Amino acid sequence: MAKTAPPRVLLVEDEPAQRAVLAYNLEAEGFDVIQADNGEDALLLVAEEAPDIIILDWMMPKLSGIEVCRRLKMRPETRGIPIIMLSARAEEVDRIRGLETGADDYVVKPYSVLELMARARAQLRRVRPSTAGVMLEYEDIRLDPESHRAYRSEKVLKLGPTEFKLLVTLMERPGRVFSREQLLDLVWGRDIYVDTRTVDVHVGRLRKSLMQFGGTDPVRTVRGAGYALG
Amino acid sequence: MAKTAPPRVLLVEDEPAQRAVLAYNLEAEGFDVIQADNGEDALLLVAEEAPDIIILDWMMPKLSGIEVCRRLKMRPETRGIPIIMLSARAEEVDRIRGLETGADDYVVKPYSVLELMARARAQLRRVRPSTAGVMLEYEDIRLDPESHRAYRSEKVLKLGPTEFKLLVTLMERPGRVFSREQLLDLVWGRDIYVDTRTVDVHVGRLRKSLMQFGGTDPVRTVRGAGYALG
DNA sequence: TTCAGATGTTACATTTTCGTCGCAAGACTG
DNA sequence: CAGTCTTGCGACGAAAATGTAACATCTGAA
Repeated sequence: MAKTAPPRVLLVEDEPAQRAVLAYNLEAEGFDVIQADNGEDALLLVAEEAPDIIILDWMMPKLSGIEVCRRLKMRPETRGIPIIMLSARAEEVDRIRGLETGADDYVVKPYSVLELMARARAQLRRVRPSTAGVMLEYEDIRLDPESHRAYRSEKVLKLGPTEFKLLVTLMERPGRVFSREQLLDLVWGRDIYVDTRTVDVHVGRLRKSLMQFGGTDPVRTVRGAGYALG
Repeated sequence: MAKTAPPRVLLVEDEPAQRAVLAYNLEAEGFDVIQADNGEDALLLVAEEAPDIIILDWMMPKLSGIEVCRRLKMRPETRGIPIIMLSARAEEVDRIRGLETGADDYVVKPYSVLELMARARAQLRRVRPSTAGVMLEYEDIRLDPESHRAYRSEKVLKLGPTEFKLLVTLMERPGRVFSREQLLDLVWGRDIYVDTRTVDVHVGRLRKSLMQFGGTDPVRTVRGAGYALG
């Protein structure tokens, strides 16, 4: 399996502070970030840098995000690049949709950065499924998303579907602390309503499953914050 | 595992998304993929890269697939390379055929990816018989896609057509989990509408067929995800 | 140490998912 | 045309997974 270059994201946002925050987080996620603060530059950079995905603010000087999106979706050579639109209010999403700009996803401000990351990854997976085929590893735990199998010290772990997804999420960023809300978002899905305590129970189940052959507990509880691996 | 170098396929398709999907699948199949998004580049790449097989979209900017095909089949040094043409509609196939482009095979969009892979392998076998006799193997199951026969421990298995395709799909990537939707896509074909539960039934039938002489069940059910071999 | 809030654990009712059977419609064969 | 094989799907029991409440335990601050 070939080692793929880090995915390149073009971040188009005119507000410097917001752009900085996003850029920081995207880089932390392992993206190569290219930045632009207006639509014109964005179009140029798409041609020059061939990004894998574009995050595009709606309101911008010179060329609005809508216009940029429409132009990109018109040209065959750029049509395939996923575009996520950022918009200030929920009503605008409907309006943008109505304009048939062809954006692949919409995120409403104020958005959860984590959610935006998740959606970016989702879009990327859609176009570049080559992200699959990697083996997630943390200490003596190995996890193969493709074969849906998890091992600890060469032994196959028996995990329920939710435990598996939970472990995938945690292993994608070992050390990072996920709040219960974030985990509900990432593991259960954005819209479903379940009690946050449910996370505790499943973390418990995951712990038990991870230690079914002995070994130490790799899941760290961060009081008042959430859970993390290691 | 073959000791020969991986076969090189030149994929010529102007639509980036489709090209990405195909490239991914071809790579997963063990091909070395060279990509082009227009006819001119394609001709250059044929000279530079000497691919073993070419998959060529019909409609393309600059130089159409038909034209590329015709030129390649004119030159003696490239005539031997098998060409599979992709065309948007069934009627076009007749038309292309009428143009005597000399393509070796035609696949109509929307095609099943599995079907395209199978045809690519078939063409390849025709030219590079060293690859012939590719026998898919997993544990004591052997499967010859060409003679359409499957064995388990030297005994010939009796399989229905759908069971056979299902087994081919699973055996091409042992261990990988296929969702019901993916299997419908790969085995039944892209556009057909059948219930996903139908997959369950056929997996059941395949299981029974695989164990008609005894032995263990090689098909693994992954709850909430799909099925895999081993 | 004491205590309140946060977290771990268990049990259980409910929901979801799966395996299999049977049947009717369609495809194919001779 | 008759007969066989294949297929899709509804149905139903079994098994797994899930969410939640209740209770036990732990942590950190005063």
